Amino acid sequence: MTVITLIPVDVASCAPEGLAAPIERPQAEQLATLLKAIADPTRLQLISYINASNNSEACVCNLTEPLALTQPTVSHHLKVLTEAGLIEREKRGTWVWYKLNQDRWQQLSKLFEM
Amino acid sequence: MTVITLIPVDVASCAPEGLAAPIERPQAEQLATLLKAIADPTRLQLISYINASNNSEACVCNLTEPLALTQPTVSHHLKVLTEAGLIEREKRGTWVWYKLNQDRWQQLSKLFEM
DNA sequence: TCCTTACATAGACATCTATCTATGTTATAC
DNA sequence: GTATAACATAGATAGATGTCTATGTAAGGA
Repeated sequence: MTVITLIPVDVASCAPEGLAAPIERPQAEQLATLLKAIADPTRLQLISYINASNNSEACVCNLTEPLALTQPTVSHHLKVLTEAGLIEREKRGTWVWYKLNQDRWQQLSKLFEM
Repeated sequence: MTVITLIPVDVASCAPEGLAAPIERPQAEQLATLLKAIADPTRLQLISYINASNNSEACVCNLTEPLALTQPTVSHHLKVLTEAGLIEREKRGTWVWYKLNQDRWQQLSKLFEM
């Protein structure tokens, strides 16, 4: 069964000093949850397709065809990314639009500066 | 069974323009393999402990105790990180020393600048 | 109200993965 | 050569994960 962590992850508190100093298990687990969200080929493609879309946003129906996946599968991946705070969800009528959370990504990039 | 990818992953060729433009499946899979290597709490802790060690390098025997893991488990994780090119291995006598691959991490950080 | 469209959720299943114990390999010391 | 210490590899197992089908929900149109 697919289990999804519902606890929001705060990038800054995950590893405030990056990985330069020893991090404890709870911190490491929070950070791993965040990184696991992007450590999947399908989700990386989803992110790239969202970025390449008009206005840098896309709805589910625009993402199923290019990835050759079913709608529930795409919804699942978008949920994982949303719960990690990496993308944002906005409902407009029957459509749901997803776009990148720029701040979040910038925080992430800082983690790798060592 | 644990299967480990032996094909070295080239960060630059994974997503030369980051995730701004659509990436194809093979590229996404290579990049995911690399990210999966760091998307694990134990490996994040290992990296932080290596960084915090004298001369920013550590041998296996120095890492098992603080993480409360067996030696084979630590060896396994270090192998995953080594094959991803994120850490480097150097044998000196009976000891094996591991240290960060700085260039690799810098390349990684660029991937998240969008 | 009823139908359709867009999306989410639930549950099943095959595959992957993190850990362990047991064993192999290599280098040093006696 | 033998013993010991450090590390790697092999195989097993429990738990996590990606995908699917089936179904639920919510919004808009006739």
